[in-house]
Amino acid sequence: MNELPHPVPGAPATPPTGEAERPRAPASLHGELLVALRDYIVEGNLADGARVPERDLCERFGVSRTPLREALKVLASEGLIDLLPNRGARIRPLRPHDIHELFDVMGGLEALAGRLACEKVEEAEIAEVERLHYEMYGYYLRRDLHGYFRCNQAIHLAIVAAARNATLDETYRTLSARLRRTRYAANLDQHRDRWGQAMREHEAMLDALRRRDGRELSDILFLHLRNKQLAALDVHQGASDGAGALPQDETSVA
Amino acid sequence: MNELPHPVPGAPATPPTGEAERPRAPASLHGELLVALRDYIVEGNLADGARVPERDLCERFGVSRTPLREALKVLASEGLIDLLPNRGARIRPLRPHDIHELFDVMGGLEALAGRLACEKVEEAEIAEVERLHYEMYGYYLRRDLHGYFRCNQAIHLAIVAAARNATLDETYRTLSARLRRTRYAANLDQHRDRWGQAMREHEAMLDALRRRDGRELSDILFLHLRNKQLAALDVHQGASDGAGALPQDETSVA
DNA sequence: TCTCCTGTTTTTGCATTCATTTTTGGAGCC
DNA sequence: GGCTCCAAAAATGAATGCAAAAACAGGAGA
Repeated sequence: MNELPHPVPGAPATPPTGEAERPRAPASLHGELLVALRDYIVEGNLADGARVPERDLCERFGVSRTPLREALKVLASEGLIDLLPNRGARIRPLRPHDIHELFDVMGGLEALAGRLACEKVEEAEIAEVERLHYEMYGYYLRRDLHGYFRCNQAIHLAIVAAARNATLDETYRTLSARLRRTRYAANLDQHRDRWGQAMREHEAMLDALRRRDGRELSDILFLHLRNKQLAALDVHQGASDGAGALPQDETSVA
Repeated sequence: MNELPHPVPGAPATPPTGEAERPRAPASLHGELLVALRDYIVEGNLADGARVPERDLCERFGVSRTPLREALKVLASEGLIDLLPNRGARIRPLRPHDIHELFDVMGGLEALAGRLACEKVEEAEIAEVERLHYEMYGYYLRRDLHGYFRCNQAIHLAIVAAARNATLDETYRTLSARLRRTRYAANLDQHRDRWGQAMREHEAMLDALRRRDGRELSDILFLHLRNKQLAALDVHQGASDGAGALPQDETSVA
């Protein structure tokens, strides 16, 4: 395959990129292809509703149609593309309504994660969230969106991880992928009030987590996601440029 | 294909079975096969950890390996089977721990559904839930497990439907399918206290829904699922026979 | 100029084929 | 009797081939 992170024969199987990859079987061609295609789509290389032509992708990734079609079926079941009978695959359009739905469900899942995390979280995990929180606060003070987004995403993933529920984790990540396709390169400076509110909500989260108050953390997370949603939709509907200053893998929202 | 509800050429595309089917594309061979295979597995025709031999299934369903393998990839992404590289597919074992995780996530999703439903539910939907509730109460009084389970499942699906969130609905159904593979033919008479408690929880649900108290309905649903879980695990661990009196599509729990 | 029809090209869906890997069966040996 | 090793058989992973459906292009007719 051409554009895939081809494992060099002598190199270690897991490249030291430090990125926590999906535990999916990476040993088969269709498995690697699935990951590559998902990234390709999630990173926004194909526009809403665009055709996903098999032939082109086969050439691009240097594989035959069989494994590619298998990967497409899986991506369809993950909700990233639509398969039209006899008419090929299309990038599933993300209308504001779809984004709204996704944020609600992810809010529900994060709320659950918060509740479970409070039951099971260990001191070390709380410490890690605290560390990330204060690091994020630093970025907030410096108006560093790049760092802020990265920490923000890490915090939310840490809370989901602390719930110690693999099913939850996988469901959450699958839905995240759908959402990550949009380019919310939100200039939060233009939403400074929202940014400050998000920081305060994160303060409250950390406090609830420290006290292991599951119900409160659950509520905060759900409402936090709802507020996120408003900001995101605002940006999404308003701008298609988004001042594209952020690298693609950091297109989270506040 | 042999065992599939073969669409006769002259017949309408959607058979009037009255059953609300998934909105997935049913027009292609792999699409029908996916539904058929999913049902076949969900209905418990294959044991935990059993091999899923391609060749046998090809003969059983009368298709070649290509569409079958496509369907298997999708079922793996849905969590029903595991795909071992070069070693074929296995029915994903449902250990008590997995069941525990699934119940927690479904509890979170139902809690979300309750919250959203209270924001959007219409009078007619409440009336329908009420009708189902009292019908279920009748079955409870008559100790009719069959009817009770059916109504119970209908109520929970109605609440999820009332949330009017297609993403939530699909996620919920996918996880439900994983769980439905277990045969909880629980004889709730042996858990009469649990059965009564479940009825009371349903009373509280209906009350919260009537008052459109999202937070309370959310809490009740989450805890209701937790309690269900205990009963289910109790049954699951204790008996592998399950007195198999119930038809397979009614293996819900109280 | 627009619409409709038709023949061609492209694309999709599925079956078949080929290369590898795994599994199986048994002979030989301890 | 049990274990190891090796070869045959079977199963899997991927590529190719073929029929059918859809998209496209061009021209006739209004």
